Amino acid sequence: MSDKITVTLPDSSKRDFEKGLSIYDMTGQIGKGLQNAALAAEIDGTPVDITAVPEKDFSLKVYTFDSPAGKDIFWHSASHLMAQAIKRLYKDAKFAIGPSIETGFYYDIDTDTVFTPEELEKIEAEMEKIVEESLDITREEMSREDAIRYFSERGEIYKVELLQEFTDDTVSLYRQGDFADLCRGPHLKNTSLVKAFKLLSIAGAYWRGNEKNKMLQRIYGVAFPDKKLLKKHLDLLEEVKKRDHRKIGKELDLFSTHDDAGSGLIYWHPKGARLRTVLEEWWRHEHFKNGYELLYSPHIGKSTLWETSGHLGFYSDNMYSPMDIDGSDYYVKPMNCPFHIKMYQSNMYSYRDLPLRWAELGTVYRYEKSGVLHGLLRVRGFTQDDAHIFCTPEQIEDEIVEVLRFSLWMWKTLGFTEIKAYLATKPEKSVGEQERWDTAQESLKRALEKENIDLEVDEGGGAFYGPKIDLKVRDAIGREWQMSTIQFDFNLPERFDMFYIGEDGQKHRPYMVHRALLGSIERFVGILIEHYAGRFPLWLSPVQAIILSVSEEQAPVVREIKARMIQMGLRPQIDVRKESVGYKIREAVKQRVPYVLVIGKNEASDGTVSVRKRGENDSITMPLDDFLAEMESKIKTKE
RNA sequence: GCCCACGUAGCUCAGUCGGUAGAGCAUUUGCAUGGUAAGCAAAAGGUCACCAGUUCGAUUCUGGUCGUGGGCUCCA
Repeated sequence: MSDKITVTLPDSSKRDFEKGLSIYDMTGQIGKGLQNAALAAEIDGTPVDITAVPEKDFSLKVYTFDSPAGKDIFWHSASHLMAQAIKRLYKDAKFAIGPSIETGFYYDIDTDTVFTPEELEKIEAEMEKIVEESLDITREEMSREDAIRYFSERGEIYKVELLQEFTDDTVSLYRQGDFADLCRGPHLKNTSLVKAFKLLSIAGAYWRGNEKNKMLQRIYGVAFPDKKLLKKHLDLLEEVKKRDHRKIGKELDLFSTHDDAGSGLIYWHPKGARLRTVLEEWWRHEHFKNGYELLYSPHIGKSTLWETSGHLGFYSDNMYSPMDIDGSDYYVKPMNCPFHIKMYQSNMYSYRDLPLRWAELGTVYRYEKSGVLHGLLRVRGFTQDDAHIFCTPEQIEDEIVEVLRFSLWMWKTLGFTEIKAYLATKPEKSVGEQERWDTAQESLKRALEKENIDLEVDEGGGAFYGPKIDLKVRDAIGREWQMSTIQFDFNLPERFDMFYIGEDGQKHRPYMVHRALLGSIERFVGILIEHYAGRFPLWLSPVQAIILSVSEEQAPVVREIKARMIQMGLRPQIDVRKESVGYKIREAVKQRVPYVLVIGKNEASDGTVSVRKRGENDSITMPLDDFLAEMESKIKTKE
């Protein structure tokens, strides 16, 4: 037997090490920098602790904080660190689950102590101590029965419940000083590595996410290997707060909500309505250009319609109670599709007429639990930029490609460039023939390939009535939002017995695709506000320029310029109040308008304007005509 | 719906260990005619979310209701 171990590194190079060394030791021989950054590792594809001692040749991958896997391990260890601190402070605390999440970690805890922000500070202080104690984190394996006994003795009922459902005979525990937790691992090697952390919020969470179970207290936190990274993260959270669309919406007077008149319902003020109008006009225009027709459908429909569509069966939880009209139940629409199908059925369509691309900015109402309502992002009444495509099997792939292309182009124009696609395929319970699912899924996949979009597949994650593609876009500060959705529907064409006449003179079932690009106008505007932090590009800005006078003498000239701009289709606003220029500038700048124009004695007499661009602190004077021409051209190119 | 926090002037917030309230900004008025991020002054503005209870007395304490925020489940 050799006393060497051969390790294959990610770049396929090989390296020999003495037997009996831990991976941590090995990384030290590869490079000090790597050793310092190494959090855990992967041996032949299996994640292990950095302290693991391999027995035989293997291929190695080292996890550092830069990788998602490294972050995951780091945050998971941080959650153990927090749990240990909590156990020290609150003896009755029982622990449920404490995983890492996209950014940070949480732990669900059952205790009589009500966690308050002050308690969080105490917990943080205790965590600080544990970090200073520099405790080794060690892995321990035991049989499932022993583990159940171990946690039963300690009153950890949640851990016991978890263990009872495990099927493995052996489970692992991680121990650090006086604390041990059930955990698959891997973990950091020592508590001292958690150099910077912050507990962020407290929330209620049901045991196993089920509202029938006990509500536990969840503490969220983040942690980083150095203080600078924590600072950066906290700054980002600050930035998120600053961009909050509810705050900016108020500051720019875009919209409001009125709890006394019903929550989850949006009131669009003139400026918000203007923004929305610009957006919708553009949307309509582009839809016509892309071969769509626009529809308008009613807001309510008889129960028979919703029975046929099946909504009263599978969607009734989200629908409002019916109203009685002449003895029949009418429901406010939660979706537009049944209406579009009725319109389809009022004509006899043949394969020659297809595809039909029918779009509507359709306002729908859905019941949402009060706790989930959130500004413009989560509401009870919203306008979908909905469309339904009815086509033949032969046309389906091209149609999907077209929709994708259209969608991507729209996102680009709106200033979002990073896009990812998520394909959800057939779930266990579903309607429609296997063959249709296969064709549909294949065309979705091929369409994505043609457009070269990053794809993640969620096997079995589709709705029961058909597969779908969701597009997620990344905003200016890196957050991902689900926006567009392209969804096949094998259910409604059946239920409504839709057909078209084929070349063979026979009836055939059309393919039906639902698609929303922006999703909902309300939600989209909310995201747009946060993406641009209220500094909308010129073509979208509800107010494109504020014109202000130096003294009252220039008021007539200012009004003239305003009138001229309005005639040109521009959106100016004026300020001729008897206030100081400084004051008026300040207010205008706070409105985040693209241009602030100042008209004083000089400008008024020689037909010029003093232009102050958004984001700049000085102004330039130029002929009014030149400025207006520049504005027009920028709007045209949507710069 | 559930857990926690919160609800005071149009906005942002202070305050009252129980004796019905205050600041800044905004508004109105007066003075200042001002050149690129706040000129000066005065006035006006509140059923302290709503409904009960305890109390001589509740904006403050207790309970409930409604709403908001952070989460849990689902989703656009």
